[in-house]
Amino acid sequence: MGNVTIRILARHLQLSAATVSKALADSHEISGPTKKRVLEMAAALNYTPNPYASSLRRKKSRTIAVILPEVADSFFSQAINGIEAIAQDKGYHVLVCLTHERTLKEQAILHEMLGGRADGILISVTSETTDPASILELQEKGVPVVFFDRVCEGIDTARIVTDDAQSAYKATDHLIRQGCKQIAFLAISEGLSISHQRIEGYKQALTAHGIRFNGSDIIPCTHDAEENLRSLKKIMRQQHRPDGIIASVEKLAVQVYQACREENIRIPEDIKVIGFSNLVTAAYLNPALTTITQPAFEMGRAAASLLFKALGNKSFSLSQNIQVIPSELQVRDSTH
Amino acid sequence: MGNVTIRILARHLQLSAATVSKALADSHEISGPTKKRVLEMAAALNYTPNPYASSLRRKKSRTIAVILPEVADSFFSQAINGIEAIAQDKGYHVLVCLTHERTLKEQAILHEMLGGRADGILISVTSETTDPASILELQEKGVPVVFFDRVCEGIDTARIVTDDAQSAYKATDHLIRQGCKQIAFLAISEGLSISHQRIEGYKQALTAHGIRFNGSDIIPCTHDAEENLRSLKKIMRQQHRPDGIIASVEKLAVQVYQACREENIRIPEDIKVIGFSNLVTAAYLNPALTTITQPAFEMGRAAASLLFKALGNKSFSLSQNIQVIPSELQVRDSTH
DNA sequence: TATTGTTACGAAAACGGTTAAGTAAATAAA
DNA sequence: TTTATTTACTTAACCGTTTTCGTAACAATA
Repeated sequence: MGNVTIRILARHLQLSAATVSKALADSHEISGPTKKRVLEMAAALNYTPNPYASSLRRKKSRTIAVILPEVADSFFSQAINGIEAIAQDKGYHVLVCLTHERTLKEQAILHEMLGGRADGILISVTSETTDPASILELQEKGVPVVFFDRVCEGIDTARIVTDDAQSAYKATDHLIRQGCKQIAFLAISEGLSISHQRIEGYKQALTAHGIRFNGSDIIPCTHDAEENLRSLKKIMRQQHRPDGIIASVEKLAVQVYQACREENIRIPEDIKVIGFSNLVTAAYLNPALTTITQPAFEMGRAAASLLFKALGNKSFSLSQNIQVIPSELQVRDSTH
Repeated sequence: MGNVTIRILARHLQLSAATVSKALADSHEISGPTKKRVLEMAAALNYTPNPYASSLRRKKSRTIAVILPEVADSFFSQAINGIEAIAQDKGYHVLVCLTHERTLKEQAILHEMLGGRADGILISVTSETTDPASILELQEKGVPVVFFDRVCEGIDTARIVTDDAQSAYKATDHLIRQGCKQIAFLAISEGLSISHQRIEGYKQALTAHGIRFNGSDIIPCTHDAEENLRSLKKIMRQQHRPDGIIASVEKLAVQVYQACREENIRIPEDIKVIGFSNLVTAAYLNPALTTITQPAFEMGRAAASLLFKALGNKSFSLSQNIQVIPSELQVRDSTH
């Protein structure tokens, strides 16, 4: 297993380790012929640098961490793809850390990052997150942090978000124009900025159409599918069942379909449904689901790009850098 | 930024760095009271160990790498969730490396891994991969490698797969029993073991029912959705259009729906469709898609578990360790 | 000729945590 | 009492790469 190190390479070449290191880094201090010799020998001995030795010495890891609640969701999957594409292009690695929607886990991960494991952080916070302390701490250490999608208030750094309020407005407006009188809004954690924004947009659209906002139309949902299904079915059986539903996250839309099927409620005749979703199958659902489609891949790319700007240029400030990438309303059969 | 290192901690405690290191590792060489003092001071100074220094010295990174073609796919997303769950439990980090289905990229990533970036590798190879050399090289260096789903022949190591041949057999058998006479099989890269297995199962089912296998019923597909759509539509317009279709990977199923819609072909009346898929929305598609559902999360978990067994026990051999987790045929409307 | 610059390389000290080997002091065994 | 053992530490040498500071050798300039 005797790994070939830079010193062994150097010995083979009758050079010093320093020279080899510089040659591999294409330093101007090293002559052309020597560089060539080094490269050739490195290839011949199949030399692979130890990334940890390098990270230790240079105090950079060429790694970014992506911290997010879950990955079994079209939005985050697509976002990871966007992030990884950029990172790979820059020669960086991507550490994926899942919080499973638990703020404690999130804090533990963030604390670990203080050790310098990653040069920068992309984060979409859990729905429980309210305390910005761990993130602030990282910032103070000089680790750039970029939020994407789910941001945490109280921290002044870059954010890549979509136009949550307007999207919810558009969704609500669309339902009203399609004749809905009572629109339920399926919400997740109200502490979350995106949740708050979306609810705001929903309220504004109601107001704009002269419909009085009814607090009980905001349906708080959880991460437990069974539980959500139960409450949805209960709502479907109600006397005054809503005639429109906005699912503020993807999986809630699927749960609505399930609840409607089990309660024999027809979409869109009995109830119109619109979902925030990136499902590639939205158009082929029964009925085809009207969606607010988020630019997941682009958001991932944008977040990573911004992070790399900060990494490449220490004087580049992420502060106040808010990028809003608009979502798109795609009208389909579920709101006809 | 003056990071707090173990030596600074030691100075504050009037101890040596070695003592502190051992105390933090809960070594028996250190007395109870001293351990307590160390822990307290570490917390007070907010000490976070530098993972790279540790990795360099100990020659282990507490990191595993997951190398896969793409992540925007239900199967891989769910698998990552399974893998991450186990890794987190073991105190390991997960590096996600995407090959974008390019074997060259895959080789570059694998070569990098020789440097010791990860203690173990989970890999699902690209559809182009045929050369096992890079993987063998890693094995020779003592890096345990576990295949999941897409394996590469010529390497003797653990594999977590699903019962591809039987699943394809079941799918084909099901279509035949539903009355299909001409069943097209949408295949990706025939070099891939799963592809090969699935085709074998398909052929066997045909034979079992006394149907002659027709080579032109194997439709080679690519990673280019547009291109696939074009060939699918062409097939749909054919004189002797197939009356059954097996989509051997998830996204092909969606493309079939699209092609059928655009060519006004009814599922299941004109053509019955079955797909290898983990779509949570399969049951809500129009029509509900009959699927071979792969145990993605479980496969991820199993692969990671096996890898950690190898990491925890140097004498544990991954060789010959093949675990087959069965897929499930879920009959829905698309094959009625 | 003396001085300054340039080129191409080497020696050695980092980076921060771990660990083998060593050592005083206290305790146990002979 | 002497010797062996245990306890609780410390010293110093790693791990492999990078980087600062030298320094010969040679060229260019004054």
